[in-house]
Amino acid sequence: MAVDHSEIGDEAAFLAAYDPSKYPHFGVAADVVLLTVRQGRLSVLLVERANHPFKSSWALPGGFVEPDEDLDEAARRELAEETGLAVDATYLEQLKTYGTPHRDPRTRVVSIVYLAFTARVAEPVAGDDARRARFFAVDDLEVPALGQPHGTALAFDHAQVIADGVERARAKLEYTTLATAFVDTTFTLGELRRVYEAVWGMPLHEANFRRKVLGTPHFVEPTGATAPTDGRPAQLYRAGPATTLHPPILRGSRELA
Amino acid sequence: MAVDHSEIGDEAAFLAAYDPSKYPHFGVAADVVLLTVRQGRLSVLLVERANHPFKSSWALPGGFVEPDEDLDEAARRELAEETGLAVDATYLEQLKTYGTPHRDPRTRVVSIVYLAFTARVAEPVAGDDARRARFFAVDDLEVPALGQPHGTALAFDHAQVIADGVERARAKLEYTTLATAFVDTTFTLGELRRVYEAVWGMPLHEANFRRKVLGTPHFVEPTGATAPTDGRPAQLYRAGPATTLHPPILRGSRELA
DNA sequence: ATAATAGTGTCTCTCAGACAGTATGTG
DNA sequence: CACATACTGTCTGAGAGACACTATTAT
Repeated sequence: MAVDHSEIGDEAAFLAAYDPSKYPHFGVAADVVLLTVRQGRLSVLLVERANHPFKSSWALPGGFVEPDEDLDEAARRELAEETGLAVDATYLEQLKTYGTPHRDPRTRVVSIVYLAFTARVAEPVAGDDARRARFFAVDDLEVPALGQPHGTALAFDHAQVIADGVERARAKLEYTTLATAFVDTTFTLGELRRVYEAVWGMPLHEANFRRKVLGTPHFVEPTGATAPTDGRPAQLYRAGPATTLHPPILRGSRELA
Repeated sequence: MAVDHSEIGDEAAFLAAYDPSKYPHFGVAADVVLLTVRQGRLSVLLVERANHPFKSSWALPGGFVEPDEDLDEAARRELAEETGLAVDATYLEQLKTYGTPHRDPRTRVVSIVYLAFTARVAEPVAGDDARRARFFAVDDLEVPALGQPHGTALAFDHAQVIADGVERARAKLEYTTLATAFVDTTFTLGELRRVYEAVWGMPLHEANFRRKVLGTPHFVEPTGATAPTDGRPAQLYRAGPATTLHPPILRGSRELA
């Protein structure tokens, strides 16, 4: 590195004299959109807020990042604290950051939102800031207010955040193998297909789906075992090492016509 | 909304008494990865930092967000202040947020990075915190240090940020019409094809590219005018209203074999 | 003329969509 | 048996890759 050494000394002096209060500082939160498929419906995990602001409203699990904590660590910690669910065996990626002024009535808050997929069917347990915690089918949330107990009007801008997360999930299933994150470690092709159908909200042609999945190298690997169904027993598979799909599986084009 | 009115009163009282200093507050910055194609090479706009930290290193344009400023506004403002380039006629989207502890030696800083595409060939003008501002071909940056004056070792984690932005741009060209953001308001199919070739770093089959672009409804619209080239003059097109490509244009699959 | 780029036509192969039919479990 | 789901085979049409060819400018 061709950096002048006198400037390194300058920098050390600069840092020693640095006063952080010269620049504005904001609250920084990490929130999680945890998606799963239950009873054939794409669902999101929400908590009922026990405290102000938006007390008694449903909201995404999340909270302030600690001073020496990485952003994704904060997301995992808040999820565990408020809902008892661990994100370890689960896919987690950054979704988007929301920081419009006044989106939080307390103070300026910038929220880094993570998107997670899980197969877990264990019931969440409310903890910490949460009065209750449970899954909602995303279809039941798109409509702003449904008149459920305490309303399902969501806190902050979380309705938009969930919509963004769902759209990201739908797109991701097209060109990645992440559908396997929604099912158990072993699964049948029928189960995998029902994940696509729940996330995309449309039926898929069964024979073509099978041909596409099995024709993609290392998407799934047979285990040799079978699982009972309501009809003929099905082969069990596990997720393979492939992560991307080339070419992608395309849902019916929702082009502008 | 079925919210109890007594709780609204509670919330007002809560907010009046709220003390922001109870929670940790971080510095929040907005940075910009501005990509363009010059001389057939995908290039990124960098500034040489005039001040500590990382004084004299090259870095992405950006800086701290103001207390009442939206995040994307801050990105546009910092870009204009440091390089004189306006992002108005340019595509801008959020790329990712980087907030690992100690990525900034001053204090905890969370940086929301935006990705921008532009056709402009106007030379940037250094201003504000920047000693110089110019474009670098991204290929020249992948190698950590090149031994240029003051080195091209990039400030902060910006080498990784640029790599993420380039990968996002490459993916976006596959399934969106955003290649048109890299060319002028009117352009030839040869110019558009050279954008793909520069971003993807591979030659494209000319006849098939033409068939694909013209066969996608509303990707481009003919203007009727022509432009001179080194050979036969070419039809001029403008960008159409389509935003997504179904099916996508796929670059050669870079599968795991 | 040659060089250079724009633009057209067409063959082939892959693959998605559709559908028919077979296999194997349960009540 | 009917019923449900898993699984196989095959036809067809759309579209990508490859290549040959023509068109129109500059020098």
